[in-house]
Amino acid sequence: MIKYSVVIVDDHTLLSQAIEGMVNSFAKFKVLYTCKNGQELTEKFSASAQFIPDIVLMDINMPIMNGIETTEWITENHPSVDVMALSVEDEDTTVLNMLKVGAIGYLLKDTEKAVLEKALIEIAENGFYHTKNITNLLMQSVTGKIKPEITLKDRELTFLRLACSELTYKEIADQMNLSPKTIDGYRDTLFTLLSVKNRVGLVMYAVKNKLYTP
Amino acid sequence: MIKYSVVIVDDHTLLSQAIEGMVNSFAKFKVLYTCKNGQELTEKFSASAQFIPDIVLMDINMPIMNGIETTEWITENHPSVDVMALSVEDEDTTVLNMLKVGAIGYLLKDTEKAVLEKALIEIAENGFYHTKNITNLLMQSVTGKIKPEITLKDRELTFLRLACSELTYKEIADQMNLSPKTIDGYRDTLFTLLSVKNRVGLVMYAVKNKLYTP
DNA sequence: AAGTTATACAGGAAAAACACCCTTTTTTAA
DNA sequence: TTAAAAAAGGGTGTTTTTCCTGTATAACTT
Repeated sequence: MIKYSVVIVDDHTLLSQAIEGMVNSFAKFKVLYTCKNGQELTEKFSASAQFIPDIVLMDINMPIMNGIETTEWITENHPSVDVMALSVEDEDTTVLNMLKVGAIGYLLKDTEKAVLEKALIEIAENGFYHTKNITNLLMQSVTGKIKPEITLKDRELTFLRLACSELTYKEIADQMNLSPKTIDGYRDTLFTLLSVKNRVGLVMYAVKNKLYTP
Repeated sequence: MIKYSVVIVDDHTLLSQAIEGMVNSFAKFKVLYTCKNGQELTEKFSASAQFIPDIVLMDINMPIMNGIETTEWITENHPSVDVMALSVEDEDTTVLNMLKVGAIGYLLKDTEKAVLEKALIEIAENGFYHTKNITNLLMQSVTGKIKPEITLKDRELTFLRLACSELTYKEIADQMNLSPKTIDGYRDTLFTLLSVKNRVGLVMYAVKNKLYTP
């Protein structure tokens, strides 16, 4: 019997190891490896085709490269891989964002072991899984009140995150290997784009939209 | 061989089931049962002496009766039981509070499986009267993260919150009916007090410590 | 009563942040 | 391939922040 391969991405080692044990106990699944963040995953994927699994169990809140970015990368570069979101928080916008970038399912971390297995099986065999909560969420999103999403480009995002530190713009420029003047430009475009007036505004935007995790 | 009994208290079923599997795989330990919150645990403890384990692995953030309250209850009513805190968040005050109410150790959820086993063994074998070794040992994984709790005075707090807005210091001064120079002073004392270098540092401190809710 | 401490406030210099307008290079798309 | 758009970099001047070193005053302390 061929087992479906699963990769777990989660920065909490204990949790990911525990889930690993659990998944390995399922008859139809085996864990290929685990990663601590999205960046580790992309490196693995790029290294060799044998590191590409059938299913990815993805935590949303991670340092370096979070679940949403990583899922986006996977659906773009490896559309055959199914991503299932796994998170402690059941915040509406997070769930939706995750589904929007291509996750095919969403499991809260307070689900039963049996439910996890069922979900994995459905994903492997039917191609998607969702809990009832999500259908409700999707209904709500159809009725409309989702805030217009502002998409930042890569560079702007890294800049925004560095702006949440105590670095000066000059130091940020050094970190990003760019001229301070370019950073000046990023700042100005973000000011108008996010309609904020100064650096504190940038920081608060990043925090509110979970683009930077304190 | 007599196994030490362990009870897991965590509202995330998946996590607690996963940890259960992990603990059961350790030679010297077995899981007695798991609980979803502190109230469930106190009911179990009160029902029968056979429900009282050697060690409790306790999550901190739970509904109904959280980890701190529950730990306090255990150390008061069943001092022979060792409580080990287990949490995703490594927030300074939380760690301290947990140890303050009698937790014997503190493990972050991003620790290795092997570390968990080692911690359990030490707790079980060094006994409940020699807690310092363990605490020190476990604290090392958290060292540097424990700061003496900083209490801000009223004015400083309101200033700090206003500093999280897009107001300039002059505008903040107006809001608080104080001279801009006084605000200057507040800022400087907070800089040294919180050991940050600039306004972004203030904002991040406020966010991290939930003094300002975005 | 004299000394200590905390608070509100000042002047001024230097650094950083902000604003605005402009050029060159690189990408993208028709 | 060429026109348009986007990204990177630049100049200059203003405002804000940051970092000093001080002073006046009230409120405790002993």
